[in-house]
Amino acid sequence: MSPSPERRGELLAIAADVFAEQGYNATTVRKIADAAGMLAGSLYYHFDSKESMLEEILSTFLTELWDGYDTVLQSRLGPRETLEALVTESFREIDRHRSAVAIYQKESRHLVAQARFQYLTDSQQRFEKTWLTTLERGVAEHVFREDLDIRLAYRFVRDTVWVAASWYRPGGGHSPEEIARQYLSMVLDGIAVRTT
Amino acid sequence: MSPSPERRGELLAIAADVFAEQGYNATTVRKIADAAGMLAGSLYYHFDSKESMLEEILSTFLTELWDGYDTVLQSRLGPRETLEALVTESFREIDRHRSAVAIYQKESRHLVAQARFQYLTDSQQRFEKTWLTTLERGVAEHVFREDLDIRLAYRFVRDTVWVAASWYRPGGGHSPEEIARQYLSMVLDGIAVRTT
Amino acid sequence: MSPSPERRGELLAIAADVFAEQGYNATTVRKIADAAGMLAGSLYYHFDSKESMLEEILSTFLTELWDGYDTVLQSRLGPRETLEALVTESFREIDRHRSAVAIYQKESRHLVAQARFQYLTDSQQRFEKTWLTTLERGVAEHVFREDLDIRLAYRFVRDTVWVAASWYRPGGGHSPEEIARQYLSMVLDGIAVRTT
Amino acid sequence: MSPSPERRGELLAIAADVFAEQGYNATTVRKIADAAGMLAGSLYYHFDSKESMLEEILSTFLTELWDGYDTVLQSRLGPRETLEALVTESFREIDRHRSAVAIYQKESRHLVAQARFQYLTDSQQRFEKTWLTTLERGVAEHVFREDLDIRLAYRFVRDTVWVAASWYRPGGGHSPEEIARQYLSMVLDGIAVRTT
DNA sequence: GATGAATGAGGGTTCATTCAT
DNA sequence: TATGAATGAACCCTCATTCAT
Repeated sequence: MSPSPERRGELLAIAADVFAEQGYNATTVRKIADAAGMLAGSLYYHFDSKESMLEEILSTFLTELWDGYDTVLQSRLGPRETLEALVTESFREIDRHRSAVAIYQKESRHLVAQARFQYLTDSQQRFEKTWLTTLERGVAEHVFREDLDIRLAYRFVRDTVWVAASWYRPGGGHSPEEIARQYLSMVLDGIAVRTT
Repeated sequence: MSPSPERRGELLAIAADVFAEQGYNATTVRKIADAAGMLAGSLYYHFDSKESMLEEILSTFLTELWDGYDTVLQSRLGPRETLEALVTESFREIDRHRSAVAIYQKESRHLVAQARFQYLTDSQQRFEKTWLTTLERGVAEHVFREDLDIRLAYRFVRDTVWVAASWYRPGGGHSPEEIARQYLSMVLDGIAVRTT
Repeated sequence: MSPSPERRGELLAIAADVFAEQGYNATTVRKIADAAGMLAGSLYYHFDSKESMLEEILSTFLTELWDGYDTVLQSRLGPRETLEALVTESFREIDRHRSAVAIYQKESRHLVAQARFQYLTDSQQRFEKTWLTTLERGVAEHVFREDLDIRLAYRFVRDTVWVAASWYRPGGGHSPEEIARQYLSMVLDGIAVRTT
Repeated sequence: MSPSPERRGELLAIAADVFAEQGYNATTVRKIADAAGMLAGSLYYHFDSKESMLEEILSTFLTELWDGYDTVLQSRLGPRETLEALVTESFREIDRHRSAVAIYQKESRHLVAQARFQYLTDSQQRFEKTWLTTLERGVAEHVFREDLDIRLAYRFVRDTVWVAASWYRPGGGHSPEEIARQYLSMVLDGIAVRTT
């Protein structure tokens, strides 16, 4: 369609920031166009619709996320190391796609009802299976506590990581790896002092 | 104003559910009215505006939340017991005001810009101070690890608890106290097996 | 219908004041009810509709106006004295029915299109004929200048008098008769000093 | 803002006619759009709101009115000639801005309460001062009768002139100058035959 | 590639009116 | 007589989208 993929990319980055800042519904096409220095109608030369912008933002993010995850998973690490690597990779993705992550957090629940966002459900299911498997392996191999409710632990780790997108600001003192290390320390060993 | 607070309460509960389910912006007044079995215009007999419904939902929730928190804080427990009590109280509030909590999570960021939602900022600041103080006391009294970034730990605990509102369903197997116990176990002692 | 004509009268006086103050369209039934110390719906015990209040206000005023005019006309005065008496009577009506006059001025143009306000057209035509006749008699009898455009003079006198309702306040220093005298002096003899 | 002032002007002229014909409150945006051959929403490409249309209509009119008045006042004529020139200029404005004048007459009283229409009050005060000064000068210079109530005379002249907008139709036999001459004749010398 | 102008569906809100109590 | 609650039509306005230029 559009002969300039670079321009698309620029415009999508702008749109993602506005979506993340104001919410998808509250974002008007005009606001995106303003931020891009053009008129609302002009965006339709590049994109079919507002929704297709959202779609492209999320699918691009998820593709890259899974690239990173797959690299980790193919390394066939032990469960604890896998968990550490996945969390670290997640914070790197938050660093690179902060707006997309924030949008995903806020909007995905509403979007899964629509057929064109089927891939969100797919991704989410694969995500859940990946984490549950890792946790179960960890329990089986006696590196994670066996008295935990696995599903609760899954949600605990998942939410803990991704909600960070709502306050994380790139270039704000902490590198993604630094934050990952701190989070892992809390998730793995807790915040209480060992009493033994 | 309106001399029937019960009807207001009913309608607000309905509105809160729809807001939580679909998002504030995506919720039309007609949808609320449909859910209440009346016409859109009829809502305006009870409320000034869609926004004032939102406001009443959130302020009612925050009032009750702080009632609970204040009871805890006035007990002058040690830092670890305070943290346990606050987390448990939080899950109880999620149980009681699930929709309001979900709305708060999703919308508060956008709302604080408006003067009428100033109290959200006030509450959030008091909330932050309460938690930071508790964590700092814990570190000073050697019940919490002293190698932690306190602000990160604060966000960790905060998010960990409140995001639960996005998946928690009342009457779904786990009581609030049960969930609190599991969460506290993970937050305080981690998910890893003790290696000593 | 309503068993208490006095209450009707009170309510109509209140309604007339609000109509005059804010304009008929801008006046909500609720504003009238507020001013009367009751709820909007309660007015419908006394009146069929908002429009019927308007109708009763205007028809009551016109009835009294024509009572006054007819008394003057039946006296069979000379044209100048007739004009003086009609103008004086008009200012008395403004004094007594200020709100009704103000409403009439502002709304009658829109209302004449409706069948139920046919009597406004009738009254207006009779009004015009009365004044034109008086002016023509005056010209014929050489008490009014014969170089005037009679229709322009009619509008001149008519507007001059009735617009006063927009600023006249009863009990404000000038009695109706006093104002009438001043106006008549200007209308009859002009504001310029006689140069002869 | 909008780069096509001509289209704005056309639309404002249409809106002014509908406002004048039906009253501001009774005029729906849809009626204006119908008269302009477009849909209601399309008007908002050109204007912020219905009220901003009204504002632009009135401010444009008042600007032109004061241009004309200032030209007269800068000529430093005698009081009688000033009055004649102001009245003549007024009828010319009625001829050019009939709808705006009619709107002004009907709506200005309600509008002055709003901050954005502050300039109406300003204009009205300057208007009053201009006329009062002219009348006072005339009395001082013995060209206007000294037994008149100046404020009454002011209202008399003011209303007499401007109410003409409610019946004046451009191209209807009388030119503005012709009407001005007749009105001035009546205002200055009265309608009665000189008895001396 | 972008603009200017318009569309049309729908959203929040108002308000005259009704009616059981 | 009046209230409380609701109706339903209409209103102002927003916004994603289209399209000729």
